[in-house]
Amino acid sequence: MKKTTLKDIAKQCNVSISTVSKALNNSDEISEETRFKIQEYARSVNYKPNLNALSLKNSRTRTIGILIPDMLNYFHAQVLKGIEKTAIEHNYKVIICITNDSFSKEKETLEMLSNGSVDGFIVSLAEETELKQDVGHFSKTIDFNLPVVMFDRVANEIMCDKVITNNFEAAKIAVKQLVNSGCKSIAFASAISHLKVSQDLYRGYKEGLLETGLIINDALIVNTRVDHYSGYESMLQPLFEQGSIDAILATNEEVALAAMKIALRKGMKIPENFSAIGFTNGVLARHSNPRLSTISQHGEIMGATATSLLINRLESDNEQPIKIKLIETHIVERDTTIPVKVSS
Amino acid sequence: MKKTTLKDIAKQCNVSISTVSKALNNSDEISEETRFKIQEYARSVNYKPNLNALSLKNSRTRTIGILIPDMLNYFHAQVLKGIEKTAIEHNYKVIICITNDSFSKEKETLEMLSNGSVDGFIVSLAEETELKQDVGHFSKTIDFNLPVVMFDRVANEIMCDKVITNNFEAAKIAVKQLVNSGCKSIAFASAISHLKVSQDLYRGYKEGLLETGLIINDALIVNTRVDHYSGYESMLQPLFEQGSIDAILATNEEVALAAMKIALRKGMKIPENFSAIGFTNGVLARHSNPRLSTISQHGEIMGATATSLLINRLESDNEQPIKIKLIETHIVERDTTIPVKVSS
DNA sequence: TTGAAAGCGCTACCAA
DNA sequence: TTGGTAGCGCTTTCAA
Repeated sequence: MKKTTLKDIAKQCNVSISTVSKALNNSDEISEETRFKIQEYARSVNYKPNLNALSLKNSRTRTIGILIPDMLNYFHAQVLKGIEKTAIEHNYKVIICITNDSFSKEKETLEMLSNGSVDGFIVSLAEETELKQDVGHFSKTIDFNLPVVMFDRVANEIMCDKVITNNFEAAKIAVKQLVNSGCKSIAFASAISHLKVSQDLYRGYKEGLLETGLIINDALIVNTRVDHYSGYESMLQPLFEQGSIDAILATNEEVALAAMKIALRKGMKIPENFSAIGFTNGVLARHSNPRLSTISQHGEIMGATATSLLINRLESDNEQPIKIKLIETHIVERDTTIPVKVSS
Repeated sequence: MKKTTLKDIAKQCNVSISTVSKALNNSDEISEETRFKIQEYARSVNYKPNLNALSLKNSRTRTIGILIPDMLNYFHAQVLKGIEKTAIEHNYKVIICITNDSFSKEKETLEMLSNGSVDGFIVSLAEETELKQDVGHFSKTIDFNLPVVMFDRVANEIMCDKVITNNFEAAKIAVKQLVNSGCKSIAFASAISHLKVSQDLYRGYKEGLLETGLIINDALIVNTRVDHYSGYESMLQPLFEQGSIDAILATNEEVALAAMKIALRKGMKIPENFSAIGFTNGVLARHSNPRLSTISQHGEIMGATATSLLINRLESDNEQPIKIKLIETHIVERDTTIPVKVSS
């Protein structure tokens, strides 16, 4: 079976193609009568306009290109959900490309999609791009009138809308929370020391300690790069051998869980004598035993916000100023932190 | 800045548009000299053909539409990864739509994308569609020459390529494994009794018991529908109150973890006096404490296979027979099962 | 109120 | 070897 086109309808209704086009677009150039007749027939054959023809004609596709480093990561999945939902609500489709943290894949995909496939992009930088600091491909894209919105892993030097979280602040708050609940020897553990998220959290951690009057103890810090979770426990081991640890702030859930495992093995009670907070609120936290307290990054909201920014820009004719949206993080207290009594 | 078109190049090079088109397509109709000159110039301005124009001309988009119930689910994320990877390898893009298990969203999306946006679909049925058994929209899509490949949640009545796992068999093997490792009172727990996966696993569980000579004890079966994980523990409680449980087969990781939590609380040792196997190998299993043994469904392979089937069909001119691919599951033994000694 | 024609960017057929 | 033209499906301007 072949898809119905305007031509087919025109022939059937004994009118011209342009009449059909106008009738279906409810133009008042066309008489009520013919309009009705044509619309009726179109419905009966379930006519749907060919979106490619429309895109070519209008030079807009109502499609958003998404470049995301990885898809197995729960945070990204949440962002994607937020993007997809908001896009559909505004009658946009999404083309998703996974960069696998590769610079060249990011660049090639961006170029590929820049040729009529999408109206704009939502991007979180590939790890390699972040390290390389090479983001010229994005400037070029923007020059070609394809707006870009970046979220989470953003490039400061690119002038575009951004959606970020204040990770520095989040870590600081987490540390203070731990201090308020009585912790004195708070460790910091990162297996992704090369990434900006981790660096921001680390700075926040230190600042949090300073502001609460605790000292920064290098023996309580593991700030390194370990690429597979199977290495987390041995990475963390030293923290537990110097005697004084009573809490940990980890840059991801997996590291936090590994720390809890060691603590439990050593006979520590959670949260009575060992507290843990993990960065980003994913699936693991909810189902771990005990359930991990986390800093939530609100992925879905980030995705929705990024999409709104982009669509806004696409649909406004006048030049828009650059917008940076900060999405507040918040701490989800579960079973690995001692609730702080509200002091009056 | 405006994208370069063939017209622009033609003007610059003082040749006709069709000459440019042919030159860039390496047609030997064009002399080596002009061909080189044109190609050189095209490269210098970084010419990329407009994909919309190509799609309209060729009536093929090199785009695959993906309809997936949910994206926060690790299994689906894995499938998606497999799809995206294989698609890109064959120079296809993917448009992803999340149906949220809604029949109407599935139907509408399918119709929306059927108009020139994609060349074919890869689908896992929405829960609502599976329950309603209303899959007419897929027959219509196929009638319009848009091939469909279904995976995991498939509709038997639709004649299309499919990628499935033998869940019945998987459950049977899991039960036998538990029996071989010494378990005698194996429970079955499902919170998604309304879904076909769950029903297949349940049948496999019972068959496994029968084949190993154990009896089916209703007190060891919880087969119900609980929509939020917070209700899992109370759902499972009865299993632990009738005294004889020593293992569980759960239809998802979350239920398995909830069961482990109860068992640990009751002072049982895992796996010494309580074993657990969860269906589908996700993130939770790897990071739980102890690490959960699972039945792995190989999501990435399923995605890759589905994509190959689709692309194969798209790129072959002659009628292809319907193909059904069965992806073998296998048991990933971690710390919640007792390794079975190989008996000779 | 209706329709013819041009054009979005590209390819392919046919003529020169 | 090169170029003109038609056409993919649609919208829009202008003429009838």
